[in-house]
Amino acid sequence: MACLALKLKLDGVPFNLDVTLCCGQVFRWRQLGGWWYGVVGEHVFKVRQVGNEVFYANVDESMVKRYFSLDHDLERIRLRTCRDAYVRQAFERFWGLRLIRQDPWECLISYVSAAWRNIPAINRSLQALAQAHGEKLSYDGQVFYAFPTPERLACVTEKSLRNCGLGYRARYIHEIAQQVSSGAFTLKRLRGMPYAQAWDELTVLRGVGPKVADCVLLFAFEKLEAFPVDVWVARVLKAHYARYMPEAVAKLAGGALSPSAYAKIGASARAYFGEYAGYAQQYLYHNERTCMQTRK
DNA sequence: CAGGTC
DNA sequence: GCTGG
Repeated sequence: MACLALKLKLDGVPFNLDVTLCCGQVFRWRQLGGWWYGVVGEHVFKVRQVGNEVFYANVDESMVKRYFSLDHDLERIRLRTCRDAYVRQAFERFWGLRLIRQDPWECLISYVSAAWRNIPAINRSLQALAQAHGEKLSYDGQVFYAFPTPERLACVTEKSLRNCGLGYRARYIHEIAQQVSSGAFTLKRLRGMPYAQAWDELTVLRGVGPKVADCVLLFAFEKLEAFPVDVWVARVLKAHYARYMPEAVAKLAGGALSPSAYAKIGASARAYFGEYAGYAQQYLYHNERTCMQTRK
């Protein structure tokens, strides 16, 4: 079915669609013929930006605004978060990057599958997973796949999950799907919880450690104080934040972080960057990945 | 060597 | 410990 594209005027609201979709927070978006195509829940839609206007089709405006968090006061976040020249420069470079409100289930499985792998490999196995077990959807003459539901993944064999390139993570994903589909674990419940409590709940799941929990809370549950620390963010902190949070950076000296060390780094980052620490994290993460590729 | 975890 | 880029 042909869908008419509608137009949303940003009217001064800062937004950069390309950076928002390319900064590594979300997977499975595809660029085709000048449009970005994405599947959110069971719904395919497309979107593109030309200057101060956002065009979209097969979706309503409120959904676009909600998904891309256009209601976040980015100017306020910038003022509140930019405590030093380094993070300020990252905000300037990628101004308009917004944290997306992802589907919690897909986000959870995405970041469980992301542990200790590079982004191309993550994209590949998430696509394979959707293609093998998700509902087939057609739009604009293209084929897309919804992300497989918990019920569906609970019925799939672990071996079938391994065939999607998930390696040993297949076991965690299978187990989590069973817990969620049976009702033993409820994702919706996390919505109303404060950050720390939701973090405690999530890390009960096998395959969900401190870092994965922070990603899910930041990208799907709008806990903007969550500060995921991965290898890239650890590099930024070591290189540029030793004088602002010395005790946290000292803990990054060795290899793997203990849960308590990870928690202290998060607490320091929240104390320093404030209630929107997650925004600082995403700007710094993307900045590090795009500008410092060759650094060890 | 990878958006860490058991 | 899997395993692809």
